[in-house]
Amino acid sequence: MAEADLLASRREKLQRLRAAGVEPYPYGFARTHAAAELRRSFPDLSPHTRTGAVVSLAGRLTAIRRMGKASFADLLDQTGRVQIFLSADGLGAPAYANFLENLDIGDILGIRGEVFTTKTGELTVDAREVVLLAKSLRPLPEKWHGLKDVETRYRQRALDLIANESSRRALEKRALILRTMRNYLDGQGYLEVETPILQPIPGGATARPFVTHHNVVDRDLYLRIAPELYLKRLLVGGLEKVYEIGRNFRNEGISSEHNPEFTALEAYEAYGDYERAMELCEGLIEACALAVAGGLRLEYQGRAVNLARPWRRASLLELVAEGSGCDVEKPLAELVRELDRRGIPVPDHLRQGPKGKVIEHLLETRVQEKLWDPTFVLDFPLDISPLAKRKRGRPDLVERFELYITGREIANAFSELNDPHEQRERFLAQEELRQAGDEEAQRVDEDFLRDLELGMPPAAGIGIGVDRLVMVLVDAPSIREVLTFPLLR
RNA sequence: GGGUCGUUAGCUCAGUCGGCAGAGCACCGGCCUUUUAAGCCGGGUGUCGCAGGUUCGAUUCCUGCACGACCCA
Repeated sequence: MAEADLLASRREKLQRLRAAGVEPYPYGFARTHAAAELRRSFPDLSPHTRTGAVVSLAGRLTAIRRMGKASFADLLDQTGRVQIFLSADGLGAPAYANFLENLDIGDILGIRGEVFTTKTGELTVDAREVVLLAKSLRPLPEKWHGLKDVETRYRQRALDLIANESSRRALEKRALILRTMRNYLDGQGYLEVETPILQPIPGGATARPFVTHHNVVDRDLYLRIAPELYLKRLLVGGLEKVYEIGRNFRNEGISSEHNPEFTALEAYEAYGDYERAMELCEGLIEACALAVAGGLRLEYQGRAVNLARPWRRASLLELVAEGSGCDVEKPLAELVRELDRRGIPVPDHLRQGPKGKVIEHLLETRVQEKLWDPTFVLDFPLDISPLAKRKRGRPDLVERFELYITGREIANAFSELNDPHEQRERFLAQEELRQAGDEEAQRVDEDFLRDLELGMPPAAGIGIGVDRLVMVLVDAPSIREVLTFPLLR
């Protein structure tokens, strides 16, 4: 039947129900059990057991198996599926006829009836009453293969969630991971805070922002690319352990690992350095893995991942030297010549430096994909790290790490720069890059500098890409699987 | 930005070396009180992604475009 006829058929049933005095969209339904609760309440019954217990359930009708004067049906709620038995005997002939004639797969129903088990031992509710709670006017995807088309799945997320249990489970696991993060940090004495999403100067990361406009004050504002600078100002204010879990916005491409709005955890701890950030990172991710996967040996897309500590620590420069076969300590011009000689492509916009961008490019193209088990990549070039403190004994580097798992960047952290004079110099160096055409370069933020001048304690700071971490922990191939409503063009 | 593959019924997918468009599920009608991808009988519901081109004839071949997946930059 064509789609228009399928819709028309359901609308006709709706009309018939209304004509018979049935309200197809009532206000509520008192249920005694969710599906999972029912299973817990009636464990281990033998086949052919009549319990005499009357329960009420509500959910979506997902299957009907008709056998004349009786039918079995499946009712799905958030916790699972329960089989329902409907018969002329149990409901009365008119109510049973109404069920067959006017209700459809997809309708949301309330059921009251007796708990029993069938001859195969399946827990089932023998319906004495069926209440329509919401008529469904659209056909559902196929019961066996479900909804597979990824575009439809992402564009019609509600339909996907009805049809695919794995989609529901992914969101539940995501919630568990977020809850575990909060519990872990709260347990360590961190204070959860919320900082501005609308910012006059987008700071704290190297990225292009979304711009918006405040009409009353007639001024452009930016959706934050990171909460970092505000969180550090709270450190200045005397909050010693703070974190924020929230949405960041970057005006960049969409891919299996990038969504323009994404969820980040940022945490700052006074009196720590990046060694402390590594400990925190290990402990936090370990707790999440244990909560959601029950262990530290996972599988990601068919390949084993071992999250057992201690995690590998490797110098960025050594990794890049190994990955490129080049001496990356030599000056930019010589390094570029050597890369050319070896046939390693260097994008034109990076050839004039800063050198750190070339190193970063080599990390992304020649090293990153090999970092499968958790690896802390240590000590980044200063010229691409304007908010991090210099490395002790290596003034051209900073105390910064990125954490890689399954070949993707999961976290970024540093010993936070708290010298206001040096911070201003770093901002000015970024400003020069901006003048030279680098739209991602960071901007001078005078409000932040003023607060730094009040004195910020030395601190460890870390940012974790929550969506990507969830991908790894729930074995999702695309960031879209772990977002409720991924952006599609 | 480039490459490869894909887009056919509500869903999952076949198929046409260019000649009336197919299946299963869903749906509609009938039978059926222990089914669970229930079963049995009957019914095919379509702008073959969009726009051009070639051709007597295009869903099929060609070109462009849109959208998607994967890979590369």
